[in-house]
Amino acid sequence: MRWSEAFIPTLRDDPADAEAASHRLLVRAGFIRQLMAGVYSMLPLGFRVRGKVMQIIREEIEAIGGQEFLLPELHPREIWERTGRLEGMKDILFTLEDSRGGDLVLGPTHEEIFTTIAGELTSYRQLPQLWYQIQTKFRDEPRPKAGLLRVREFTMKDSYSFDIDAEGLDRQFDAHFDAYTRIFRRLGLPAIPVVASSGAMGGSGSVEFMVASEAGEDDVAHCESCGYAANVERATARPPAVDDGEGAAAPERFPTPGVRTIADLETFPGGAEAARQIKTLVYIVDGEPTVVLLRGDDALMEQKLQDVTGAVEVRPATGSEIVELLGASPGSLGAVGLRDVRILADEALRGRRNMTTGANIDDHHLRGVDVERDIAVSEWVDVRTVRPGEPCPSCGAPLEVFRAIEAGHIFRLGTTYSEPLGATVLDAEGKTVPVMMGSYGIGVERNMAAVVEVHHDDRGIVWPVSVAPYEAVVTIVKVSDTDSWETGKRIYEELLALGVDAIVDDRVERPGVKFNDAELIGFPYRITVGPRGLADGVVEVTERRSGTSEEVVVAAAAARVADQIAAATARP
RNA sequence: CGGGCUGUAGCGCAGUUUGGCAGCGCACCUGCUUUGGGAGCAGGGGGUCGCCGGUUCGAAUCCGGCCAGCCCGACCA
Repeated sequence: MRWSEAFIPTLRDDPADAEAASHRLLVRAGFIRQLMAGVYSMLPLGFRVRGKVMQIIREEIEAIGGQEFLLPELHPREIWERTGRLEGMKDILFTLEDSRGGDLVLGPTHEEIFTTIAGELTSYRQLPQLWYQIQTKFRDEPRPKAGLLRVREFTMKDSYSFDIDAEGLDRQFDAHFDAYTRIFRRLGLPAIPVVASSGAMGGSGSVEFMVASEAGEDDVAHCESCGYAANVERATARPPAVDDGEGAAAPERFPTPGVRTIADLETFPGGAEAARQIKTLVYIVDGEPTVVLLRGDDALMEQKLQDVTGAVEVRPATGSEIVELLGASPGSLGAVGLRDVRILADEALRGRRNMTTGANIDDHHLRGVDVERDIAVSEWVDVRTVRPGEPCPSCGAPLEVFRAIEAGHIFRLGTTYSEPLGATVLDAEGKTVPVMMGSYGIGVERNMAAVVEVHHDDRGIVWPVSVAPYEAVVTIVKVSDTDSWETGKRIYEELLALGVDAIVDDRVERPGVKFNDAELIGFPYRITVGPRGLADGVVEVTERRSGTSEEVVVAAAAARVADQIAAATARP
């Protein structure tokens, strides 16, 4: 490509509304432009990177036996009703009506459609199957953010496996785990696999691939000592044992006028430190009022609550719902003596005595509460949010918690979709059984952005060779110098002949502009051709990552860069 | 959905307090000079001041409503 003929609109100033590095740099370097909240146009440079990311993903999924499909983005609403996800995903579904009044949705994911096709599978002899596509998804995210990191229209590689039994599913799951590991390595992303919540996808176990970054939206609890890693939506910790002493013979009520919060009660005379209080929350779990008890200094993880209850919808109860259920207002709530209501207590409260909690009478609390003796706990659950420094559940070393980007997510679905949609086969005994499914997703543009988050410096993007929009740029410092012009064009042609994806900067611009643009965009290699070097028969080869340059004789320059690129993209 | 902030040229911004010719820098066009790290001089083009309504002789500026975007939270494969 000749730069002088290309549309590469770099900006001299940072865009004002871009906070995340990837957002700022991808806009400024001319890769993307925003159309509206969470919707971006790919400009030519962005399109090239996206294509390379997709190609890497495609190669690795083909390598584990994937067959490529392309499914529609318009879906009949009815199929979403059948799996219950019209309700379960209603907040992010784009819905529309066709001219005949038919109800449609824009596909946010494709379990329903792939499973419908899988209905044509009739025999276990046809299994396993591994199907995938790379295609647009639409999700009406309530808050798109950070450029390409969270958008409403994006490209996803989604694959779906179909097996006769759990062992087959495990094999496909493991194959994807390995393929994803290779994909992220080739993208230059240090992704770590973590235990995750399956959320609205359903199924029995899922793994997210996380890239540590402040621009991310998830928190990961990680143990350096044993390698335990889990999304905080799932992470657990081994809380240290607490000695509560003898314990009172019975709870004692005392007046606490004006006390509304855990913190209030900590400082109230005769109160208690947060770790010796019971926090009483009221949630509506699929319509059923549920009391949730936590230690006073713990925070509820709503996703855990949703997971342990298997609920579709979990929300905090409103003030009036609470008063109707418990007869007291938030600030004085407690579960002592409560009956006929589901009470979930966090494991951190098990065996605790001498605790303080609301008396369920406004402006009164109880002290001397023995949780197991005084409260009719329906279920003991783990719903607390893990905090940094708490002991790792498997080895006891302190956990670290860091922010991360979810780069990929793989799910063991089981029969969550095959049963309601009737994707069954006959097994070896001639019995009709639903197929065992897995689904596996990678967001293409999000991974582009993650690469930029990880690979940039104060001058701009530093693309790994594998996904760079062009692998090398030939910068002709002075286009009016005939020798520079012809040498530069010749080296460019030589690069193309050697299979290097190259662009030649033949613009009538000053050298500083060209150097700055090349570094902002982040081409891995630059060959600088100018009168100064040509006087000695050399050009300069500069590596973007290290910033180091070497002088190379003109005739050897293209081969030199081609060799370095080959070395950088070599795969074990 | 709640809170905060912002909408003025392609990008970055001033002007709004106190109503009175719509400005600055970069980018862009023409010419000359310049050419190894975002050049200089001269000339020039580009605007529904987010939208609608109101007040006023007169509105980017004041008032009302709406829309959009960003950040935090809620929510979210």
